[in-house]
Amino acid sequence: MPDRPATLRDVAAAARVHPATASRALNPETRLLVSEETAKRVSAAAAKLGYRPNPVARSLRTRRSYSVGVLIPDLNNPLFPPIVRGLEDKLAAAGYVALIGNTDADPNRERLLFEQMRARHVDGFVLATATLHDRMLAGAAAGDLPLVLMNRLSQDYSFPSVSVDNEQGSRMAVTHLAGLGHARIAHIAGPQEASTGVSRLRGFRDGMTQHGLAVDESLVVYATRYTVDEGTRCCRELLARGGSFTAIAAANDMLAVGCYAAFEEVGLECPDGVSLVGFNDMPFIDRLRPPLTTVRFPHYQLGTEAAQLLLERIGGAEGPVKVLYLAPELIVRGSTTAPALLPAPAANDC
Amino acid sequence: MPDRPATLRDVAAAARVHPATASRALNPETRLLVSEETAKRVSAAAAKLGYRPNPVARSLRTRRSYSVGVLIPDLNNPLFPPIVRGLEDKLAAAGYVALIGNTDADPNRERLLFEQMRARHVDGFVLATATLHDRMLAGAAAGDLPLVLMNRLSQDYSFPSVSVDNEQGSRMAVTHLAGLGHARIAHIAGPQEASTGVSRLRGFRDGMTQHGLAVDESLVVYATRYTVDEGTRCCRELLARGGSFTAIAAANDMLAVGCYAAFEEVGLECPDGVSLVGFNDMPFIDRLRPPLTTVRFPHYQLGTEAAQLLLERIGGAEGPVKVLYLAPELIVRGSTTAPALLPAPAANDC
DNA sequence: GTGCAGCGTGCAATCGGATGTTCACAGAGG
DNA sequence: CCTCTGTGAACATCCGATTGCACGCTGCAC
Repeated sequence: MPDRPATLRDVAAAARVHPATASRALNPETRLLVSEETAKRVSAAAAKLGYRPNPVARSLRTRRSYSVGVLIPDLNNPLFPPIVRGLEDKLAAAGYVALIGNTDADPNRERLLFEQMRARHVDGFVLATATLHDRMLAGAAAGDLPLVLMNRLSQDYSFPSVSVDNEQGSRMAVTHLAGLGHARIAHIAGPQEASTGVSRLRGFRDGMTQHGLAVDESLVVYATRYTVDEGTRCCRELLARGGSFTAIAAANDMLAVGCYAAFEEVGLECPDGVSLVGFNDMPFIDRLRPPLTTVRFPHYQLGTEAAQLLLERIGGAEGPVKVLYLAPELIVRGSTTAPALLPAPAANDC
Repeated sequence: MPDRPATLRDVAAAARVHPATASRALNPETRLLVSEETAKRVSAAAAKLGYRPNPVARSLRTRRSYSVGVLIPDLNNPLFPPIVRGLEDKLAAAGYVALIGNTDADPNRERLLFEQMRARHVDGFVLATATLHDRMLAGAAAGDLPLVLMNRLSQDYSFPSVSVDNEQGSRMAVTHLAGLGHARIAHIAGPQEASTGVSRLRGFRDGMTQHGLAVDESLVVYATRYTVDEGTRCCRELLARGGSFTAIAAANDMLAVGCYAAFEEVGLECPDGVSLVGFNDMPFIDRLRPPLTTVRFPHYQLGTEAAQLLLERIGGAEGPVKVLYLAPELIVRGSTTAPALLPAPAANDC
């Protein structure tokens, strides 16, 4: 109680037992090994002294740090804070803390952070940064460190994962646009190293086919990153190509925000001149000009589910690897409407 | 190299020295105690074995965890991610990691997180959650744990701190509005337990006086939290009070966003019907409808400066407590314009 | 009355690295 | 030739909690 925080020995001394006994009495798992009476005495002493076990000493002995590494591309992307909160809240409830690392989509940085966290003896990892053919995952797969993928999946390795059903979400976006009467729909695809980019593109193609619409390859542009600037660049390119389109399905909301900027540059009105659909329903996207129609999934829950999977793995669960898909939901807002009655004739194509 | 990661003993054995010697050879501070030749041999052995010191064991002995606790109200508030990144980047450069805790503005949660992080033996704290008369800080001030305040200051205790010059920023907002010709300016004040709420209100009053404008107390409403919903509630109240005003200065951007919602409810146009100024220039606020005029400060830098102060403190810097103010900057966007030529006569007041 | 099981507890080793103290040895000076 | 000094490495201990093992005691059975 004075300056030095109480240690287990202090508690043991106060309860007139051996430190080992005190340890067992205070640990729920071993409390059975100690008589009811001594256990109470020890607990009382611990409470009186305000004893807090030293997690560092415990970690040293048990080889468990009760911390996990979380790698995300960038905390500044509004999609991630709610996911991270889900993770942290769930982990905290189990006594774990999360170490957050921002990779900025740089594989070297990712590797570095991974190693640093490993050096800190984290008990597991949650990665939101996986690429389809991830060299880093190759190493991780060999190790016995629990690892869970979130949002993005890997193709080459099988890890427990949580993500939204991207194909389905993308199809829903197309269906919505087709239902409004759009036929010439452009797609700004995400990075094709990421599963989200590939799946959403596949869903896009799939949806078009389902509705008997042709995919004009000149109306598909590929973003190299999920950023506003890339969205602007891709949208500019679409506009420059001159192929007439009445709607854009963007692979995520950041890209869609970039489209708004490109529209503004050329005085194109949304949704009157062009409809736009995003993906993610990230925070504040409903307050843009106009509010963005997009595909929603439960961000917070993505985090909690990922944490859950990781905790199971850390807890020693063997069994088959779980891969969880969350259902997407289309949120219709002001950025989509029926195309103008007379779409400009596609001069280039005939 | 095999399955077990190499320990200091392994390195020592490989270099044919005692573990203690190996320890000194690898530690830059004690390397002088060892002969050049052995030091090299040990380093070589360490490199060959891929030796990584176990930070847990080191922490146990040195009582340094190389981790710091960071308490923020809510990571979902877009203001914080850039600040946190600044913190993390700076801390990482010094070998530290940040443990992030979200208090949700709940003093009990704050205290709990504080205690849990202390139990984990963090080397210091950065708090963005201080209240003016903070009971928790009282305890912390007594302890010898380095602690830095960020964004919000405390009145009763003197801690190293970094914040924006809130009064100045608030005055700048008023000056801008006054310059446009606004005379009846409302203020949505922030929580008065937080220094930001108080300082911005003071800056508001001050600015009004400077421009020879009277502060109508019926045009000042107090938000209990910095949330969109509170902004909407306060704005509704302003509108309901019937006092005519042509502009609102909100104590932060979240409150301002809430105002937009309230305007929409009653069909009030911004900026034509009413001008609006926020505070913080949080990410994406420039893409709202209309883009918000607001007071900017360098978020990322706030984080790095806070980290810097903390690192100095952890490093043992004594000296006087540093209190840093970052300069605010007014960012004029579409939410402010000159008032309508004939403001509605203030029927209620005459 | 001896034997054995079982429960509760104490003992000591351990996790991996840091550090105060001791010790061996080489070189210098008397 | 012997002592003294200083350097560099070894030894031992410590940080605080966990845990395999051993020991003592009680109680029941043979």
